[in-house]
Amino acid sequence: MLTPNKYNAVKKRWKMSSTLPESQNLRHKTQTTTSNHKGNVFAEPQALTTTPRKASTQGTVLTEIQSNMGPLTTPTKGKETGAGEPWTPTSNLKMLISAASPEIRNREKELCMDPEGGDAMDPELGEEGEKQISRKEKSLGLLCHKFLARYPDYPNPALNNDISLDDVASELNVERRRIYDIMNVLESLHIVSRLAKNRYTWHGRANLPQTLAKLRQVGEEHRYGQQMQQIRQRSLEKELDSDGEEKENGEVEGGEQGQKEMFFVELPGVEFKAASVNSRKDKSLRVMSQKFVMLFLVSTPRVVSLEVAARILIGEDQVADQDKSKFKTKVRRLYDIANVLRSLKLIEKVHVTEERGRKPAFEWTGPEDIPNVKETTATTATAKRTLESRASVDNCAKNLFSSPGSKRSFTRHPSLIKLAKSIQEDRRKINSAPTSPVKNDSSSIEFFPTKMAQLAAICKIQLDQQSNKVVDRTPKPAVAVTEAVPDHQQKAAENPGAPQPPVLTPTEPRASTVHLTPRAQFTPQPTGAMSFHPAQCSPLIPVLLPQLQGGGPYAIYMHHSSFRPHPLTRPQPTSLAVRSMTFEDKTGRSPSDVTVHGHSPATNKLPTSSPSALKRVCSEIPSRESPSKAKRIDPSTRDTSPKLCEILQARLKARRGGLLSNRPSPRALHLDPEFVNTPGSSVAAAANQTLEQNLETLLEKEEKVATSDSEAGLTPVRAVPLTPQHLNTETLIPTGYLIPISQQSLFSYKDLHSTESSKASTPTYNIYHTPTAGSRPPPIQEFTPTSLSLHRPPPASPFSAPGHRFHSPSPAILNFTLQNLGLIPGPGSVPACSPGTAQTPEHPSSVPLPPHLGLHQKGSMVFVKPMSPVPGQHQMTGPGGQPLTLISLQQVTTPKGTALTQHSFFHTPVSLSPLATVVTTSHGHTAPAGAKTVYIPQRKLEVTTEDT
DNA sequence: ATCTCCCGCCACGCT
DNA sequence: AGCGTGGCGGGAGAT
Repeated sequence: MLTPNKYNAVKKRWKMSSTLPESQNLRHKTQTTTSNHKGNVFAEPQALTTTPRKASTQGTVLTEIQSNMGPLTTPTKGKETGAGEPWTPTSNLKMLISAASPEIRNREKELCMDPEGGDAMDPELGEEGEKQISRKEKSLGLLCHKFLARYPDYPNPALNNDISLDDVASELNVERRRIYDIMNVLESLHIVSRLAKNRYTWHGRANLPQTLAKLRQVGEEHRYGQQMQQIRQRSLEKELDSDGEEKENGEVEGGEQGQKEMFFVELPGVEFKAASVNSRKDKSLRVMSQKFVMLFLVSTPRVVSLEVAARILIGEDQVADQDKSKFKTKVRRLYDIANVLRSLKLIEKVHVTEERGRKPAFEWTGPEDIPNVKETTATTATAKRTLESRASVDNCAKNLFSSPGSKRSFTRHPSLIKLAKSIQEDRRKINSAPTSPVKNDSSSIEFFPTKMAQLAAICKIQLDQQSNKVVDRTPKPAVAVTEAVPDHQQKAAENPGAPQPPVLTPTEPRASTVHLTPRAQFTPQPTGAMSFHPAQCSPLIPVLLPQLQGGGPYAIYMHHSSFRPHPLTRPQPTSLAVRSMTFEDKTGRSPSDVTVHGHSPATNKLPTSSPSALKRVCSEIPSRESPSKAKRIDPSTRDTSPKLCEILQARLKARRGGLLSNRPSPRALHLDPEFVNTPGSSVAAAANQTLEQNLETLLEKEEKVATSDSEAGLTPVRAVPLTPQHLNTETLIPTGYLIPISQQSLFSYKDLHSTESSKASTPTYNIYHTPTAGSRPPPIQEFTPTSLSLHRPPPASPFSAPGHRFHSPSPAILNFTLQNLGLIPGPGSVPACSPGTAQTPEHPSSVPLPPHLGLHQKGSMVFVKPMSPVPGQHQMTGPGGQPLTLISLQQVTTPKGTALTQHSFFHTPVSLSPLATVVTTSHGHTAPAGAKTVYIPQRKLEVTTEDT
């Protein structure tokens, strides 16, 4: 029994202490409660530096933990721990063990330290059986607590936030395997990101708001809410009737269900790393975790039962109820995830009592006021899929609308394919790379394999040629879109956003608006906001975002994650980028929920109290103000946080050596066919032809410009239009990546879309080139934060002033501008390129921001979203333009005060505790919400918090 | 009996 | 061959 393990010594050690059954028990028992005393012995090098570990001072930690834990449910043993007691019997055991080796000793000490602090919850356990305790002590949740205790919620970027798996494992005395579980979940929330083998970077909760917003958006896109209801309904029916009808399944139309599986939502700052997900695809824990969180964010009563979650995650719809084994496995995993989430205080265990009986469920206790995606940052959430994972693709295709034809024939330019492959390779390398050098800011810039560069260059050329053609085409798609519209509406229902279709009539042209909100600066001013209508820009619009931390701007690809046949969704050109954005308003509403979130309609409404709300407001405002034109912002003007500038400069210097190598990331190259489908696209569809035409014109112009730019030295990025036909199906490309791109790069994109064809299906693929191979180091200049503010056309143009068109139609331009702008966020108008200038005084950033703010600020992000028909109203609807909104947030440095901020952050979120009760009540309501498709007769659910 | 979920085997992909 | 990862499910503790 013991362990034949392969594992390394560590494990063994571990096992020694923990695993061995018998011995363990004893030990554990002793430990059980405790172990804490010493605590601090080991400080991680990393963690230590930055933050005072919580662990070290248990007090803080404990408090936090307790608070956390308490609610959480997990019964941790905690009291004792709380006590932080020094030695427990277990400790003795450990001692003995440790005696054997010093290392062990150390580990033990460490273990003791942290863990306990938090837990302390259950007196009972602790006392009782050690064994029990032991088991509990070993729980993932506790382990996660310990882990979390070591790092500040809001790490100081300046410090080293690297996490070494080995170190952690040894310090916490756990097997690596367990650490992986935790890291995967944390990574899914972007609390950490993988740098390289054995190395992760700690981001803390800084990205959380963005991540949650993104997840919510994606969840809405996938209509998880509906799915949940369906499942519930179904189950009820079955129970009651015995018949489960499955019709519901079908309802979803899109068959979205299946699709979801593989994507992983990334955040701007974190993307790569995340991307690193290597081999295992994104199948698992990471994705599962995200989906799980999405369910909470989307469901009205923020309660999700394990059963429902498991079903959705399995995608069972397709197959009615799959094996039980599968279900069981899923449930196991969910528990693993839930334990980590509990440690994060994001969820709490509760029980839902239905007619049948009581079922385990979890309630969301995280922040309630999740900023809209847009605002938050646009994180472009991107779901990325690995190209490889065809399976996912297949699923998508299946699920996707029936999009008939196109199954996956994904036509891509050969060169693109190559690129994709190469990219993948790169990723792998990155991932696997034993030591990934890159880290923090600088990391954003990656070295790009020369190969990639070459390919890229080739592709560009080819694409460019094509692109020209494409441009012309663009209009068509738009048309198609319009046509589609009607249908969309129906489908729209499906979409989360859809519900409000009436509001936005697809027919209306929406103005796309770009909002830039420089978080850092806070300037409420609209300065940041920019809107432009990209007419039919290629579906994919790469957006460049400057990030502070990341240093580089990111290009965001929207993945259309789902293929949901959204009525709306059409393959519009712009759609891609947009997609994520689209929902924002919609997002608010969960499918069923009309009731749920106020947002949807109200979304725009200002969030009252929550800081997030403020953010939103700010972002919104700007957007409104600067309508379309803003986009044209001077390239020169950019604001970036000073830091960014600096970073950039540094990078530039560094890079200048090799242009090619510089390529921000291989990923930039990715093309996702999927994007096409994105719901956003549907929105895009709405855009009027006229606009399109205009846009086209603009685009052409822009292209020229772009070229010039490129000539200038910048490599323009282009979007290559793919053949439309295939679009639908192909989901090959991992969507949703954010790619850091050198700012300089421009995009010229083109659309090819044929388009007219089917609405949703219309497949236009756009491919973007990443900035060609040699992305250059962006000139620092651009970044200067300050400059932008002025430039922005404060345009008064209200969002959608119908009349206005965007001057800068072409996506390329947008990108370009975005880059600049995004960076720009700073109110300061100084365009100064010089980095130095960049650091504008303006940024209040220095000022301690409220924690939440800090979060937002973090990265400047740009979202491009097509407005969903509904919500978008205010925002955009330009006459013809598609509604796009870009939001850029700058990152300011994350607020340093980690500790404080932390608290605030979580606290801010509405106190959920009461939620449970609320939930129950609300619960009933929610059900109905799903109006359209499903109504689920819901039974009331009672939620009981479990606490022990 | 059911809920939880720890443990670690073992596969996968990279070095 | 070895290593880092992490999917997966047996089986046992907790309820």
